[in-house]
Amino acid sequence: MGGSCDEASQNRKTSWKKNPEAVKENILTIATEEFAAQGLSGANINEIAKRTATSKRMIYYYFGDKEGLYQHVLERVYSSLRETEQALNVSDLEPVAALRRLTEATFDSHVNNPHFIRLVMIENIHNAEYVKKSEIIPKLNKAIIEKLADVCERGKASGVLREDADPLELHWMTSSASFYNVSNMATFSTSFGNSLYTKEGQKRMRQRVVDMVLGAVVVGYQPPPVS
Amino acid sequence: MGGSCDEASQNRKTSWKKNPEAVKENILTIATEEFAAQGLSGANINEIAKRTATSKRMIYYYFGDKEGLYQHVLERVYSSLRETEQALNVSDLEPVAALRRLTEATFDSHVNNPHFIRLVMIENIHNAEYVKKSEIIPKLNKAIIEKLADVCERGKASGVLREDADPLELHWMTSSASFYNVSNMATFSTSFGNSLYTKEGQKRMRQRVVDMVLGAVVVGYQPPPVS
DNA sequence: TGACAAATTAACCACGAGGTACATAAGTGA
DNA sequence: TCACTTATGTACCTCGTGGTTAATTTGTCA
Repeated sequence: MGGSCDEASQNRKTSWKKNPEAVKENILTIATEEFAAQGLSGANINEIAKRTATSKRMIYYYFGDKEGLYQHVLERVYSSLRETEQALNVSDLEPVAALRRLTEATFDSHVNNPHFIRLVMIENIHNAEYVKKSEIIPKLNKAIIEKLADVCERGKASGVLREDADPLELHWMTSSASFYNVSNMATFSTSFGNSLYTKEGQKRMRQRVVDMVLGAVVVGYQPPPVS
Repeated sequence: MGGSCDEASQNRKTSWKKNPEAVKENILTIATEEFAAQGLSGANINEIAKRTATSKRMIYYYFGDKEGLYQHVLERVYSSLRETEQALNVSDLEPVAALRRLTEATFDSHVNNPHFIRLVMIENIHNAEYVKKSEIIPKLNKAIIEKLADVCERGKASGVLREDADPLELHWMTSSASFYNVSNMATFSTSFGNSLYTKEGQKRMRQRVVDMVLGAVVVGYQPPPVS
């Protein structure tokens, strides 16, 4: 089946199966695109099947039903983004630099993961029903908060951060701007033109977001002039 | 029919009255709820019809098809929110107070219009296809930018606002926080607990948003300590 | 090898949901 | 009152879509 690289063939021991992993991956990849593009009810299983290298039957074989497929897609995309975030290490940066770095990284990771954004939008339309069902998603979110908590602690200790700085609020502020930047691009640029969505516009907004976040928690922060 | 408070509503089967406007309003009200809750493909015309005081036939009679109904719903909810925003007059406030007021009003109007939020989310899933088709929506968005432009101009003239303050960027910053606050409540509180979504949490976040916005454009702004 | 299970295919099905045909009651004006 | 338009209800149709049945191939290991 349309495997990318068949490491499964040279695989050792209990690998007597044909190529289940590649098939599952293939299905999830296509399904991610379709669900992100069309939503849960909007996506079409026949269409997904047609685009995969396998058949509709296999979707049901591995994922049970449409909702099961969606659930897997959601967990997979969450995991992927959080892994990226987790790879970033800021513990050796001084607090303000660390915060700047985390904010920039969040902004960038949102820009680079439109599928994640769209699936989270869709989840919110569904009142987070499938996120709630998930066993793994809640665990993924701890890391980012812990990182921010560490920065806050160090920042308060050295006096560069305000005493009321709060990791959860910081995450909310960073996320809100970063998320909206991608999620509402379509309506925003339709309504107000795309000047904030050019390459230069995005660079400026990224800087603005950093300034907003730092301005909220850094003692006496003065944002540099933006071009 | 009898959308609001008609007394003869149980006898409509045998002797109904003509009431096109009320019927249309009734359909739009129900359809707004359904589309906001389920999305375009998720909403069910039969279900909408069942919930109205009229029949499915009338939906097609007045709105053509499902997409036509959705388009009307979208325009109606946009108009409603923008009218509310337009009612706010800040031209007699000094620039910083005006900006604070506008930010608070945006935050509040988003909280108070969850249907609008959800429909805009849905629109973004559809790449703003129906907003683009609309004749009226683009016109509605001018007002808010003009208000912010006026504040910026006055603020720069008196020296309280930074020279790089920009009305469009200000609107983006205010909207992003206000929108995300509502749009992502479900996933955020599922992942991180609902401490920011209690009555006190929301009051605090509202203040944070104001501080972020003011901090970005007010010369030497020092946010007050947040409890 | 042959039994047995896992993986996979192709044809098929039920039904829900979008949309329509048609009849008819409610108003309007002469 | 009667013709005519607008508004409304009932019953109906069609087809797309989620999901399944049953048979077939592929691979493991005794």
